[in-house]
Amino acid sequence: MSKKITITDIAKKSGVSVTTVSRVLNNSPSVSPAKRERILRIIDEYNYTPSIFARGMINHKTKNIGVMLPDITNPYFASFFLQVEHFALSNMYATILFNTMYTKNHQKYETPLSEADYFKIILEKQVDGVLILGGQIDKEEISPAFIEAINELHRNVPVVVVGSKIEGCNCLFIERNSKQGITSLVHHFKALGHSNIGFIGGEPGIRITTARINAFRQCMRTFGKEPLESHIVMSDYYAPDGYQAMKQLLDDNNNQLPTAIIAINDMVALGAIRAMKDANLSCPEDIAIASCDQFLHSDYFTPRLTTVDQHNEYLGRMAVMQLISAINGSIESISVEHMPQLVIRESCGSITRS
Amino acid sequence: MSKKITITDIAKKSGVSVTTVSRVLNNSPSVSPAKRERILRIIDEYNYTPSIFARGMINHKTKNIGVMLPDITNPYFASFFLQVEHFALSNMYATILFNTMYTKNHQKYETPLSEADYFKIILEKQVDGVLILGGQIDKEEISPAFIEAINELHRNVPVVVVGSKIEGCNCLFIERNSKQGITSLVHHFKALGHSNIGFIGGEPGIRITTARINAFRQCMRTFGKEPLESHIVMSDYYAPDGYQAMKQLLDDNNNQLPTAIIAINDMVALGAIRAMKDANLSCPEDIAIASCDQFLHSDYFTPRLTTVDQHNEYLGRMAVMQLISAINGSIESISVEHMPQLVIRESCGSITRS
DNA sequence: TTGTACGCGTTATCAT
DNA sequence: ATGATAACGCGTACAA
Repeated sequence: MSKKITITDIAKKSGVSVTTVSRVLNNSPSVSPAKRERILRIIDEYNYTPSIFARGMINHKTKNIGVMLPDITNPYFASFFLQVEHFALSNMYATILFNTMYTKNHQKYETPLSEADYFKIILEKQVDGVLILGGQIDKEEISPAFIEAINELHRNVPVVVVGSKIEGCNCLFIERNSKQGITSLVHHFKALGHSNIGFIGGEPGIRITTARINAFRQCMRTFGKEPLESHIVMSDYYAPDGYQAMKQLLDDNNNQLPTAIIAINDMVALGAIRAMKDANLSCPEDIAIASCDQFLHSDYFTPRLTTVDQHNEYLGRMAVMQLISAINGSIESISVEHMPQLVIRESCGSITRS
Repeated sequence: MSKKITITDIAKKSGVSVTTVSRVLNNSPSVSPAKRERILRIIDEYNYTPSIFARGMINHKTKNIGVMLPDITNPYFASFFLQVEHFALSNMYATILFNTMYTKNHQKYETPLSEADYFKIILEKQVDGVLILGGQIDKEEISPAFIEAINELHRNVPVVVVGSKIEGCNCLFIERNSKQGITSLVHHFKALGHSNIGFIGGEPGIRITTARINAFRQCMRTFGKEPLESHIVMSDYYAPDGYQAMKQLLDDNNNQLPTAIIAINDMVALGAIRAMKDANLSCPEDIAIASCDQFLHSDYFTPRLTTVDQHNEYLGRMAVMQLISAINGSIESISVEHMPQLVIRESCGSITRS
């Protein structure tokens, strides 16, 4: 709107060359304190900010990063993103967010774009790096075309993927600990005397779902117990999915219900508890429930939810850190050590309700 | 990483001038079909995309917009943002998100930056327009310095604020209908026989809170009923706030509790219901509750929540539309007509639970 | 229809 | 410590 003021203007007003102004802009030491002082004053006075365009022509950097995730409406992604944005900004990077809405939750507005299309758009935005969480990359069967597309992206700009390493994909990966949370939940239930434990939620064919269910099975075996197949019901990650999964579990197991159930996240647990109530079952008396991924205000549910805090925010910071160091040319990969934390409340039955 | 290919390269490979390539890039009609065809092929073959930097030097556009809101973790903002991002992208604009975290919810990571600081950062990012939702701008008492800061921003780039017009602020405003939802809720409660209605949640000193409470009072008067002051408890917008507000309301009104309560949003309602249960009161039998802003999976609460869908997503689209037309030089302001929709479920008591 | 040449605002190189 | 100037990749006025 108002005519842009340029470095040349500042140089003129300060009675120095553009080079000198550029030097103070970039904190070069070789400027006399007096001049620097004066120039800074003028810069401030005229409210001058350098053009990112002209800068970009030289160094090819936007100081923007791109974040690609399915749906910011999902609290899991939101808490992750919040930290990403914040930490990135404290490193002078702004964050462009792309919701690929890979999930079917918001069909109304589902994007006609494939994730590979997004890669192209992101590339055109000339971001300095890309962070990917969820979506296609989380599938067990990934098309070679997709791998190629993401590799192509990575050829142009550093790409960090949150999830476990994929064969043939050259990006950087931030590993999530998918077993720990499950394990502590199983142990907790065992300690409470449960041996008949089920698992609900999570989309089939998604790596993190499979990883968790495998962890669940494996941990159960540790106790010499093989979980019943009908006590494991996958569906998806939202409340309606939890409801439906629980309903199915109830329907399919008339005479051998589990006494405790692990839900893949808080929303699924919410739906599951609702399904129990609709079936005139009460939680935790009839079936205890615990969730292995905290978000939402599950402390205010009825019953209050026992859950595991996986510290997703922390993950976000690590991912950005990894990305920024990649942008700066470092290739050493950061490993994320986070210890999921059990949050014991009512739904597991270990605290008696008043 | 890989050496960037430029328009000059494309021109050489196609055996034409850069001008001609530029013409096909910008869909200029004056290029012979044959040449255009050939050039396009080469562009595609080499996977060429024009440099936004060089382009920006000419037209001063990034095709990025900035969105500033307190906290994307809040479902109210998330659903709004989702639509913004999506609609913006379908108009070729990418969205940079800034969480100013004005609320105290995430103290752990609270930003040391003021919103005015953010204005500066946003400006440096050279976005084509800015969307502001929540934060300082929603306060009743806004410091002149803040108004000046936002005006200064608007002097440089179009700024659209979601909220009602502020004296002295030159930005564009998208008005929210704050009465409609409340009104239909009061009417609904009246129809169910309630005359003793309370209101909880919302931060004092925030315009939307005041607007809603005023609407509440006014509507009650329509029925010849002045609500008790002790039946109106403000706090904030999250579940813990609903809990605390309800607790206070219960404590302060030992012998004259309301029979129905309107919560400012679903999270507050969740907290409130929890507080009732902790006080051995049941909802809706003892006190009916309804929320005037739907989000979350309130359909899965116990009891299922009666609420109002304010169509926030729609608001997001309108805001972007307004912003884009402002970017394109139009000044006519778009008015948003949206009819909040009552979603009747269990917590209001009009549906008997099984 | 096509091409030449300049300018956009900044940083880097090389002088001084 | 400071300054002159080339270069970055693109759009566009102007010329042909």
